[in-house]
Amino acid sequence: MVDLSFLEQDSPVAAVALLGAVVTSTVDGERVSVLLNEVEAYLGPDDPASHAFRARTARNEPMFGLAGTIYVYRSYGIHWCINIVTGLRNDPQAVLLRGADVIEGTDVAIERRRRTDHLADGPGKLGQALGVTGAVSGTRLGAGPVALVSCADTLPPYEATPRVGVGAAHNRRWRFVTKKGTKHRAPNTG
DNA sequence: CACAAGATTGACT
DNA sequence: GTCAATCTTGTGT
Repeated sequence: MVDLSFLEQDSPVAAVALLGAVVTSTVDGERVSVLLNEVEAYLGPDDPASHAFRARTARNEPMFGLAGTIYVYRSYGIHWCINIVTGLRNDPQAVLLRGADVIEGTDVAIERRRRTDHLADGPGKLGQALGVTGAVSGTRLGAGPVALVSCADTLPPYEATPRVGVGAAHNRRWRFVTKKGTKHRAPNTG
């Protein structure tokens, strides 16, 4: 477990700091660790794409909590996507964990994913590989099944793609990808 | 209560 | 490239 105080910064800043960090989940006694290489920052009222854009509801309540709180939501009724809450209390911000490399418990991840590749190369895949469900939402890093084990000593070279698709549904979005063999496809416009 | 939309993925053509 | 799967949330009546 590392000092979580850096998460009290605004989400775009915290998001960058999370690149290269290691997240571990312990579910059903099985431990899986991943190294983050793709994250995305969301704000509150300023960010139309954010779940906290309109109202404070039961679902987005964790986003209003302390930095280091975990916010999990159901995507398309199928996937569980993991966020790490940043910023101060009552200032809804979060960093969506979009992609990672499995570095521990690969066999477990393969079993959960039922695939031998693309284990955590996307938000839904990441959640599935870690065995995270909605039950984890609202818990804090280190207090529940999910912990932040380490951060990168030195920030890896990364690429920032602000405001992808301005005018579309995703107005302001900060997406940060570690530069290591860019194998990621753009969501929409390629 | 009814209904539309969604921070996605995987399979098929 | 196109499209279905699947269900929760949010909003309107």
